Amino acid sequence: MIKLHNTKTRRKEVFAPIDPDNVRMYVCGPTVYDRAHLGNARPVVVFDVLNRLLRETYGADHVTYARNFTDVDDKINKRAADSGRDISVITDETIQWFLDDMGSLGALEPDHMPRATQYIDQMIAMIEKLIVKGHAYAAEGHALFAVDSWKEGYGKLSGRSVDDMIAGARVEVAPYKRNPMDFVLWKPSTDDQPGWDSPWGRGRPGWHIECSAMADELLGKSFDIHGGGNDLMFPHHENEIAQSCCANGDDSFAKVWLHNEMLQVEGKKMSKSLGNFFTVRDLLEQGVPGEVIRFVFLSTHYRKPMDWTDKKAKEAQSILRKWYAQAEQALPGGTPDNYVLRTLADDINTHGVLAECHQYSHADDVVALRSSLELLGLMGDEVPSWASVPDVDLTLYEGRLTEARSIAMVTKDFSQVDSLKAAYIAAGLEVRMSKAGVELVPGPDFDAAKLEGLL
RNA sequence: GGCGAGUUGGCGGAGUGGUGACGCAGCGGAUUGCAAAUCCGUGUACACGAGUUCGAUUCUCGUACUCGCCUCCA
Repeated sequence: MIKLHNTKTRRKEVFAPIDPDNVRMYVCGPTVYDRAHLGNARPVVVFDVLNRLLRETYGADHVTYARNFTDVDDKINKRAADSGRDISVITDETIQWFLDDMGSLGALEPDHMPRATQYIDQMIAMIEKLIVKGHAYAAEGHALFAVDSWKEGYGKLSGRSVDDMIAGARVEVAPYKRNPMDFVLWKPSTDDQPGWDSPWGRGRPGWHIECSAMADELLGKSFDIHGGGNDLMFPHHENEIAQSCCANGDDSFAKVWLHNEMLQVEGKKMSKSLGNFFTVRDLLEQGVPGEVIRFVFLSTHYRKPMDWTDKKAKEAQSILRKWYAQAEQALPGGTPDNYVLRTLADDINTHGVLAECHQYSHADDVVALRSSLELLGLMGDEVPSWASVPDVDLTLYEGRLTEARSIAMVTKDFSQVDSLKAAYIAAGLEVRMSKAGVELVPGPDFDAAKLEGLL
C-alpha cells in the first residue's frame, strides 16, 4: 500500500491507481539550454525512486513514466543568439548532458522523454479546442487562456483565487489581455525566432501548454501522478490544470500532485537568479561520486528543504564505502525486504530506508542491505569503481610487519613497528593489528606507489 | 500584502497521543605494546503561549522566527 502526500488535497492519501496494469506518471523536465544545476537533480532523483517503487509494486511493465524536455523557450533563443550556435545544436547537446549527468546519479531513463518541438500539432489542437469552448481567445497574434472562464477551478492547487492574485499581481500587463492573470498559450515569433504556422500566425507555444499536450498524448486525459519542484506549483502546474481540465471539459488530468522542496545552499534556495548554483557536472568533476550525491539527496525527505553541504557528502561517502564492501558479498537482484518496502511506500520515506540500512549493516545482513541499496538506486550489479577495494596482494607487506612486530614483542622496542605502520598509513592503508595477526586494508586514499621500497 | 511549508539533542535527521529512532561527532569502557578498526555503554531534544485529553513533542488555536511561491527557475 503506497501512501503519497497529494498537494491538491494537502493530505497524505492511499495511492489507488486508475489502472493497476498501467500506472502513469508525468514529471516536468528541464528547459535545455545549460548544464543541470544540483537543484535540477533533486526531482529527478526523487521521482526516480518513486518510479522504482511503482515498478517494484505494480511490475516494471505496468508503469509508464514520462518526463519532458522543453526545447523551445526564450532562454534557449537567447543562448543561440549570444553564442551564434544553432538552436538544435544547443538543445541536442544539453539533452545529452542532462541524460549523462542524471545517469551518473543512478536515475533510470523514463519510458517517454518527449521534446516539446515534436508536439506542436497537439498543442495547436488543444489551444483550438480551448478557444472553441470559450476558455481561450486570440488577440494580436497571441492565443491566451481566459482565467475568468474557469474561476471556480483556477488557483485551487496552490490555494489562491483569481481575485486574490490580481490584488498583488506582478504579472506582465499587456493591452491585449482581458484579465491581467490570463497567460499565453501561443505567441508570435519574429523571423529570427523559431516558429511554426498556426491559426494565429507564425509563432511558438507558451511554456505551459506543452505539458498539457504531451501528457494527454502519452498518458491520456486522466493519469495518476504529476510531479515536479514546488516552485512549479504556481503558475506552471496551475496553468497546466486549467488547460487540460478545460480542454477535457471535466476535472480529469492528474489525480495526485507531488512536489519536492527546494535544494538550498547556505540556507538559501539554489537558483540561477541568485547565482548560488553549481552543476552536477561540477561536483562529479570534483570527485564527488554520483552515488554520494544521491545518498545525500535521499537522506532528507523530499518535502523538506535540503541543505547541500560538504560535510554531508563526506559522511555519505564513508558510509557508502562501508556498505558496498558488505553488499558485495550478496547476489544482485534480491527481493527488497517487506519492512523496507513499507517504509518507502510511506510517502517515499527514503531516510527511513537508509536508517534501516544502518541496522542491516550493523547486523551484517548483507542480503537485505544489498536489496535495499538496489531499491534506492544506490547500487546496480556491481560496486561503483570508486568504492571497490583495489585488488592488490599485500601479503608480503603484512609479513614484513608481522615479523617486525614479533621481534618487538620480545625486545620491547617498537620503533621499527611504528615506522612501518606510519609508512603504510601514509600509503593509504588501514593497519589492523591484533593477537590474530596483521591485516592491511586499502582505504580511500590507497596509493600503491607509496609502498615501494618498504619491503 | 496574499498563499503555502516548516521550527526535534553539539550537528544531520526520522517518527510517535503514553516505556522518547538512527547516523556523525563527543564522553566512558573492552580490545591493542600504542593505535586503527570493531564491540559495549552513555545524552532527561521536540520554538513559545493557551486549549482538548487521564496523559501531547505528536491534535486544535494563537504568537514568534525561518523558508518558499506570487517574475525565468526543479
